Amino acid sequence: MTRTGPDRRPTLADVAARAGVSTALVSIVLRDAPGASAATRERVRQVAAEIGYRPDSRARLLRSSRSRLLGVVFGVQHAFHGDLVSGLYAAAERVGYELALSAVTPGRDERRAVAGLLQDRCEALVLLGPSSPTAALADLATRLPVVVVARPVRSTAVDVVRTADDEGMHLAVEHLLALGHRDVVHVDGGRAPGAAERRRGYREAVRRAGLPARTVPGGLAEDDGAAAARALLAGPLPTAVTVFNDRCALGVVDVLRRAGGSVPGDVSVVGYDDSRIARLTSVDLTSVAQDVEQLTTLAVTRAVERLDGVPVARRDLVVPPRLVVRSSTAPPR
Amino acid sequence: MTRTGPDRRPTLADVAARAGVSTALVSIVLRDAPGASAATRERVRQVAAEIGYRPDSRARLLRSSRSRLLGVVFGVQHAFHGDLVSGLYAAAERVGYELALSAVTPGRDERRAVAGLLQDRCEALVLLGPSSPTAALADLATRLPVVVVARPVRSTAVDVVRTADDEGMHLAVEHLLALGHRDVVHVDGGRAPGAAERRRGYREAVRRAGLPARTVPGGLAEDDGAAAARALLAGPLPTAVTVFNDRCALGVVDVLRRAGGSVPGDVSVVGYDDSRIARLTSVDLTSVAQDVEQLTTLAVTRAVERLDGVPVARRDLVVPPRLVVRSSTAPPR
DNA sequence: CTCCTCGACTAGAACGTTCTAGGCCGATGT
DNA sequence: ACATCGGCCTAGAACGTTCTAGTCGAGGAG
Repeated sequence: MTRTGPDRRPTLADVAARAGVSTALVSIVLRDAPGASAATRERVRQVAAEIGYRPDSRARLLRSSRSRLLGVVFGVQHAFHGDLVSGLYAAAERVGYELALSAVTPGRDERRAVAGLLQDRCEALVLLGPSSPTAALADLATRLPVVVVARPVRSTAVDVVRTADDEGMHLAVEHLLALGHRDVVHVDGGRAPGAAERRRGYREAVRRAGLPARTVPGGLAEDDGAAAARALLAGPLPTAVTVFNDRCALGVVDVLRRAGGSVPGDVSVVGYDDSRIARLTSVDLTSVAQDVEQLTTLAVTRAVERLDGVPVARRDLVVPPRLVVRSSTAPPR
Repeated sequence: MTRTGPDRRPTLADVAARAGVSTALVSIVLRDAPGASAATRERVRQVAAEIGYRPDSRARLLRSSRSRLLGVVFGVQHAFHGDLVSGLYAAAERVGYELALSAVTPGRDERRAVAGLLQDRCEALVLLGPSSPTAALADLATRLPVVVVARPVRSTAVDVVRTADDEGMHLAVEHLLALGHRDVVHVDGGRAPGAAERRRGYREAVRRAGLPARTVPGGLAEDDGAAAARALLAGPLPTAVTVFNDRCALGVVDVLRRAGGSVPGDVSVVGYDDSRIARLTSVDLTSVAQDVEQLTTLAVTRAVERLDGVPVARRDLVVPPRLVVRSSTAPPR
């Protein structure tokens, strides 16, 4: 028995009945598939709009083997993930895919986030800065294509799209060296995704210049930076600092200034991510920008290539970063 | 013809065949529904685990009229929305619902975000600080239950869960008055959701004390606050400022300090939202905290009540805020 | 011994789509 | 005149679940 309440959501059958055609034909029209006359198309569209028909994506996906759905796992805390999600939406739309979002929160770990997406019949997964161990990622990749963004993975089981973080730090350090700095310290990101790569880049660039490398433990939030700055203030101050990311850098700048120091007068500071905060005129942080547009486009493209069975050579796609110079860096005095 | 590739996702039928029972029985067991013997339950579960069966939520939802899915629209930019999403996940889980997220980004407006969720067969919608006009919200509410969070809506068509923002500003202003301030200015949030309410609360509290109200245009990001601070610096400085939110307040503090002013020495500053940034020790912003736990619990509860047809009296649920005093406020000197 | 009841189980329809396999009809080629 | 074709359309079977309406057999009451 068909329920027939006035609140029932209209279906293909409703449109078909009202337009005097078969459901199959309605389906054809609404999918823009070939096989219907212009006149019929017009009429069916008219009727569909009239009764406010909306396709039921569940039913659609159930029937067609392809779901054209990409699962995305992101951290609700990270501002940068927000930028990536924006880019992913755009990139997915360009190739005719939809996105299913699943957030990692303090009370919902990565496993749960992934499990949710798997039930939703996503065809592939895009993980933003995942913290799962490599083995878990590899295992997941046996089920469906997995693209990891913004974290290097030492495994050929998954695809990776990331910024050349080492190169980013090279740019930062070289910029400081060119300004005349000889004492550059790195505030690192601890175990955060990408931290190791940035630390390495810093060390390479500094050693290449024949200078000693010095690292202070930091983290990804403002207070990590604040703590690092206090540690720096305890000893002889360097003339310049490179920091794991912008939020952490903000903490560094803040503590230095409150301690009476001037940025960039006494200490130059370089951040990472070129976030909105960095662009804020009153902080105006020199920062390494990641190419969000390119990262997200590559991530989606790669996922789709896998789904289409296109043979791909490199699993590790690396995007060059760009240094954005603002006023938190200056020659030492 | 049944596809039988080794990569095919196992279905109920596969489990059933392997366990030598019908699909209906497998369904019963896996749903923990009554109607199966203990022995059979054991065996079916065993087999399901063996072949790695995962229920296909699409098919499940298609069949059962209830989807137990709540749609959530959030702004990928707003840190506070992240906190709300975390709370919503927890609250939804407690009552046995799932969440479908849809983000509003610079390239994807609220209409699109909502449209996406409607296709996914969500039973109800939770909108975080929506910017759609009231009429559009009311229209949407004719299709399914809609709960608006963190924005007052002058319409009885939708349910609203929000913080008593006027009361929040009362707390802020009263705190400043108690410290001895007599010249308090408000940096507002322009057209942002909740801004009008906060502005009103500020005016009420100040006038109640017999003082003149003065408002400076602000916004929701750091640079809006920076601009507002520069405007303030152009005239005679107040001894205290209440600001629309923490990010904006940060911009205010930053510009004031860079202009040689002291916070709270010359100017006391109160923010709103008690975000992580406010808690950062080196900024240490006095701020009005919204009760995220309660907001999200109420939002989910209300949505579920609507779905269950429970008659509800008030459509407007208001949660009291809490003032968190830190070191950005002090007596005037 | 028959009738009932009850628990365990199953067949098959439904959910709203898409897809495959055709049917019908007028035009075209021979 | 007859096969053939191509454009438009439809019937009906999927897809993987849940739900309804049973069937079957064992055990208890009469």
